[in-house]
Amino acid sequence: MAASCRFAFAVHILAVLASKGGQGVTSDALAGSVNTNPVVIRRLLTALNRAGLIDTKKGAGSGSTLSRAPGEISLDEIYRATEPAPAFAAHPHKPNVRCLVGRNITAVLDSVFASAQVALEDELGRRTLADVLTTVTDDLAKPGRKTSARARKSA
Amino acid sequence: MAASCRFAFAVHILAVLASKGGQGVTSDALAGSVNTNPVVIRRLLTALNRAGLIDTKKGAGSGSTLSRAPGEISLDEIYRATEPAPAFAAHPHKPNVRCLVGRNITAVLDSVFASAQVALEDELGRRTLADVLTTVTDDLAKPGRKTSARARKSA
DNA sequence: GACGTGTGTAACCTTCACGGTTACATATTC
DNA sequence: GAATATGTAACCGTGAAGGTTACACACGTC
Repeated sequence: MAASCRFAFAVHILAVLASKGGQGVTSDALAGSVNTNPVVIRRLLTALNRAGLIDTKKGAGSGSTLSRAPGEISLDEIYRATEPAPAFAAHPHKPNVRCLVGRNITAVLDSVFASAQVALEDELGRRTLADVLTTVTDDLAKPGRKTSARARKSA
Repeated sequence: MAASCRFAFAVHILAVLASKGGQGVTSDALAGSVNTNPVVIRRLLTALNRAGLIDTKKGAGSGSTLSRAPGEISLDEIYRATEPAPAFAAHPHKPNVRCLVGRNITAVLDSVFASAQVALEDELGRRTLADVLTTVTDDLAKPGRKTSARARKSA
């Protein structure tokens, strides 16, 4: 099964917003951290905004902020906001209905896929953005860094 | 996240083999049930054979058979045999290492993805091919069918 | 051993989704 | 009004995947 990186980008974006407190961050700045094009970021920001996870303002000196505390944003919410399509794919065409298996396999697979999807999202729901941020900022405690001051500024 | 239908095809194929008992089924016949090209089936059969799930013979009047009882084949085995790539995708390029979040997000995401993948496969592992076959063959008990005899032949 | 049957696999095509990019209208702040 | 920043349409290039053709090889039968 292939995969998009929308979810990874979204978690990254939200982690940056969380690390900034209530300070607005522009799509340009976020694109700099994710290392991609600002439009890619804006597309994701729109989805996250529709899902009620962030607030976005237009105009000079504005940007996006989290609409809730990081501890109130679970990863399955981010997943659903950014990955509308299910993780599994059924048959591209209809199977042969003249075959017993072909006639009924689709319903069985739908059931299997649905439960697997639930399991996946449940596991994601066990972590919040605050957990992600904690792990990320643990870097500050790590020894042997040589760019911490600069990194803290450019982050 | 996009998805391939390799897993769906594989479950379908194995369900057909299971429904045939030990009788060999050719890739042509399987292609007829799945409604695709025999080569697509053969590619999957090769993967399933390598995973030790089926036995395949060449030559006239041969075909593939299950190498184990349907109750001994769990869906997560089929998943791993047919979907070598993980279900999640990380960043396509490296994030900006001068950003605190960018420097550490990859490791965090790897951890999240790994646990989600485990949850997904665990859920799949709760069902076997025998469960799938049972649900499929329940069709025979359903009322209002008009093609059961023919279907049983052509299956 | 020759022949028919069926697998294994390479090669190629088409389609499609996705990230990336450009361009521009719109909204907000100063 | 100027500068800044979002929202979105439009397009491109790339890569993955299913589908298809073609053919070499293996097996069983005669």
